[in-house]
Amino acid sequence: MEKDKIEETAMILKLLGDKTRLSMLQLMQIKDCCVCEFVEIFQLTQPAISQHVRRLKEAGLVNERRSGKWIIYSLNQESKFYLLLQDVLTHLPNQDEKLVWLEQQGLTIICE
Amino acid sequence: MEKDKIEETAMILKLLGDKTRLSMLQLMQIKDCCVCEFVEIFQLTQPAISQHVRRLKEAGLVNERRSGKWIIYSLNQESKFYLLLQDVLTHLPNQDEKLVWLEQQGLTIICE
DNA sequence: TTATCATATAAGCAATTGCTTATATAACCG
DNA sequence: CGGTTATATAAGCAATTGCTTATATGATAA
Repeated sequence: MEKDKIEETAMILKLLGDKTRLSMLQLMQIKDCCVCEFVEIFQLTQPAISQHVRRLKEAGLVNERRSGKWIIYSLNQESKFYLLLQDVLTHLPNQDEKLVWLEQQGLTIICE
Repeated sequence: MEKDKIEETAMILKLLGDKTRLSMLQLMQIKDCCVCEFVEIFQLTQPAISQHVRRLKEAGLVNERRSGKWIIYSLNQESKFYLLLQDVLTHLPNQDEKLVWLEQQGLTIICE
């Protein structure tokens, strides 16, 4: 039903309506990330980050896979909201410097 | 600063992350609307609707103009988030039937 | 096995949200 | 003028949000 589609879309937009989650999604366009990387980039506590990624995962926007003791998060290209997400992200300024900074700090390596 | 742009965008997306406001914006793409029309369409109380349009207005997404005792709301095409808004709205199902229904009920006329 | 590291989960809390009811404002109409 | 109509604003409230600290889980490494 169309009404449901609108409600679902509103739910997704509400999820995107948080600066941390929005940035996370944009970063995952460039590179799959783990929680510890997000912790460094956003300077938030680990539980705060975990709670954000959980919400993205529950909405089906991201996938998780385990790699040793790390859990790597990535955009779920099969999500029915993937196109919406991509469209929204084109309206954000580039954030590559965050990943460059992470690498310069030698923190990217934490998760490899 | 880029950080601000991301925060601003997140704020706008949070505003769009409500089914009522999201639908309102889509309807205003087709036709400028007044509060009493939204009240009929969404079956919400007048204060509830007024509070939603106020938030859209405060964010600069909509303009208001008075026409007699009615206040007509319309999309603000000068908003710096107008393009984002348009992009988002392309992902919604068509809602023209709501306006058709309004007309059939003779309720469009309330505000003319 | 035990210690450690990465992450998840739980509980608590202040701030925000989306509504409600009640009241105020402002334009129109007889 | 006084009454009605359209809308705004205020105050209150339950639900949700985004964090916090504390603790649990699960894989790795010694």
